[in-house]
Amino acid sequence: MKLATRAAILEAAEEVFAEHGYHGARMEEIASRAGVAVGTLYNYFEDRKHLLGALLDSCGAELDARLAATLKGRAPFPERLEAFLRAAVQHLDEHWRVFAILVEDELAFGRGGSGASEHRPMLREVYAAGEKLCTLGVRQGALRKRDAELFPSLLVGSIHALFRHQLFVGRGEPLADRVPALVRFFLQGAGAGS
Amino acid sequence: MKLATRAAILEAAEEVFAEHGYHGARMEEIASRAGVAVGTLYNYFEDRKHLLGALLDSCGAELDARLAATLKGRAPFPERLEAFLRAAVQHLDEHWRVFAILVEDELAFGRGGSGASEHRPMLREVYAAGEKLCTLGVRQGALRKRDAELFPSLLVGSIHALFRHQLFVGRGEPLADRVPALVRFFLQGAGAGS
Amino acid sequence: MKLATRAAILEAAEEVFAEHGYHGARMEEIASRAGVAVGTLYNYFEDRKHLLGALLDSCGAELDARLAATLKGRAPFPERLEAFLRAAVQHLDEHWRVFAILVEDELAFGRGGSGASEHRPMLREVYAAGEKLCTLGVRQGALRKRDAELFPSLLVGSIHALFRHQLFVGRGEPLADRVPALVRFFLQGAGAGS
Amino acid sequence: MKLATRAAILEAAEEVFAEHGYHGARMEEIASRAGVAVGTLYNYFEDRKHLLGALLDSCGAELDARLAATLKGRAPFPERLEAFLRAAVQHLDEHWRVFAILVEDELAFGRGGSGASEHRPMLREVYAAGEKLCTLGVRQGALRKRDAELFPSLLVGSIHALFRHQLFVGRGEPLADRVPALVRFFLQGAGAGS
DNA sequence: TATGAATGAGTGTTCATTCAT
DNA sequence: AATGAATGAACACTCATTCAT
Repeated sequence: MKLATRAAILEAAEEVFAEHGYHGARMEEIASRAGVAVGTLYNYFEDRKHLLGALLDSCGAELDARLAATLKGRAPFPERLEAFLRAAVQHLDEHWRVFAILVEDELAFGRGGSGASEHRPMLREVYAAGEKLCTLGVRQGALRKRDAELFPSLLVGSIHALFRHQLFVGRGEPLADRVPALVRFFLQGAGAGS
Repeated sequence: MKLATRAAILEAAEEVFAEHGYHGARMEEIASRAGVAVGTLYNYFEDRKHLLGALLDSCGAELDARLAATLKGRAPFPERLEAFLRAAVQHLDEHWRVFAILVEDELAFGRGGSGASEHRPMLREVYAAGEKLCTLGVRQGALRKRDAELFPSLLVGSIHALFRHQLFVGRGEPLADRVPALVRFFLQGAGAGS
Repeated sequence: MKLATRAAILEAAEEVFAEHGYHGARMEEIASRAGVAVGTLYNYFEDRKHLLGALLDSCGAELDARLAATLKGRAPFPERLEAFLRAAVQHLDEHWRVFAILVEDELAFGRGGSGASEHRPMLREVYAAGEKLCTLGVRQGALRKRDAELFPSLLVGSIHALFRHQLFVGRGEPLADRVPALVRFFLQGAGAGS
Repeated sequence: MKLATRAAILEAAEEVFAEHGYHGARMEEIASRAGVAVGTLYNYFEDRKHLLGALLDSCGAELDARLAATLKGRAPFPERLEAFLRAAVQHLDEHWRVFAILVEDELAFGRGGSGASEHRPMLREVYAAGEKLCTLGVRQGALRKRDAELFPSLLVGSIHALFRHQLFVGRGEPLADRVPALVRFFLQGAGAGS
């Protein structure tokens, strides 16, 4: 098992899944883009699903690590929150097309049963990390207690919103520049009264 | 063309698309679920894509109407916001599985070109309605000006968040009951300082 | 059974078969062009095949009559030949699109078995009439005896050739104007020595 | 791509198209007759149309070559004509079922647009070669000038006639034996006066 | 008799997966 | 390990025909 081949395949897969979506990606294109024969794909990955799984895992592991890093240290909450959002946004910006697959996946999960994936749900890990952050925020008194169980979801939702914004409204500005706005929104809302 | 048949097909389609997702839904299953033969599907809808389009349109038109209704009148902003969110959440709750298809669609749109759909983007209309609401809020002084261009996306993101919450955390509670929390979050954020 | 309806259907069928060929013609289009419902087609004709059969029969009967007329009388052979060819060419010119179906049919017949038609073969009747004409010609000493069994086929082949010529080379000139050339060719060949 | 497989498919396709005609030939039958799976067909040919196209091309190229060969050299015209007809008749005799497809095709072409094929028109090439031959004949004084523009079509028509003769009258005799009669007819016509 | 909605068997094409080389 | 030709189940869509109204 040459690791270089494995890596080449994963890279090609990311490109192709990104370009055509989960259902539109064909094994042959992944193979040719990786410079190997179709059969070789199956020497490295059990099947299509596992290939995607591995792709997601490798992508998720990196994100995990980044997010976990922001949870350490003793910085005041707003800074931690900003670090967290920045890490998430940057990573998703780099890999947002894979992230799109995850949303498809999430939907399949939501549907339950049939085509549901057994992938490690990357977004869930964002959620889990967000949960830790929020718990911390509440404990430190930086976040209110009321509605607190919704905060992790709302945090992830805010990140999503940023992507959707870029998608439909405009792509000009680097996403990372929007992070402070996200922090403001998450902490103070959109109301004028603050 | 009996309207009853058309309706039965749309209903079956909603079920099947919901259950298996856009790509997993098979025409034959839609037909059998609607109690008609495959051919009949094609008497009412040009093809698979148009069937889905009609489904989305009918679903979207209703949502549009509901949301538009909340934009009228002279109620103070928080009440309007609550009405808006309640309308959106209720509708999406009833049709959330169709709504899931729309997200798949949105992703394809994001990928651009290739498999991108030409469906009327229901979520965009939610966004458009949300934009009007936010503009109004800013003009009335209920929402701040800073970051205002992100508010519509964040509003939609909050709605999404609620669904994701239900999806991953728990389905017990009626979604509508969460609306006040959404209003609080959108206006005041999660920060403790309010 | 209103004859008017039957006639309207046959007329529509001729148009549609002509336009799309035997395989491309759809019952529904025939019906709509005839101004009736599909079901009505089946009140007048057992099925698709019989509809075509009837169309061919009606077309063939007319041709038969025209050709038979040229076989009567006592005119010298070249004049009879010209009359025969003129009748054939004129009729085929008017109905050449139906005639095209007949060739498809003839081919199916040639293939034998499977999709072979049981239509009255219009061209065969041209052949039969041509055979009579040639027999007469030989008996009168206007045609030679050698190769005589091929003459009817060659006569029909010459008519075909005229259509093919128009098809591939040019449609400008009225086909009937070419008949004298056909007579010359049939009697004297293309050789210079005449 | 093993050439043997490609050849087997083409051979099977010739059989099946021949047996059932263009419209009646089913991919599955071609596959099974070639001893391969359906999918394999599509590894070698883009689709049904291209498979037929390739079949026609391979058949046409051979005919082209044969006919072109008869146009070379310095033999007197009647011998060249006989060689030409012999080549055409022999080739068509071997492949006459494919040739039948071409006639269907020619008809679709005649109808114009809709289902018209874009195949290389084999018969047109016979026509083109015939045109050269006739031009030569006229220049050499072997064919008359009058009606000369019709001669290529009439030449092809005579070949057709031979096949139709065999089809309807009888198949006993080898077609090649009829070639001299064809030469006589083409040069001198059927008239007794020669 | 006329209608036209419903039928459903039939077919071209795709593509993940296998396995002999 | 790598290859890539072969596989064949799966599925969207067509259209001649039927039959209840």
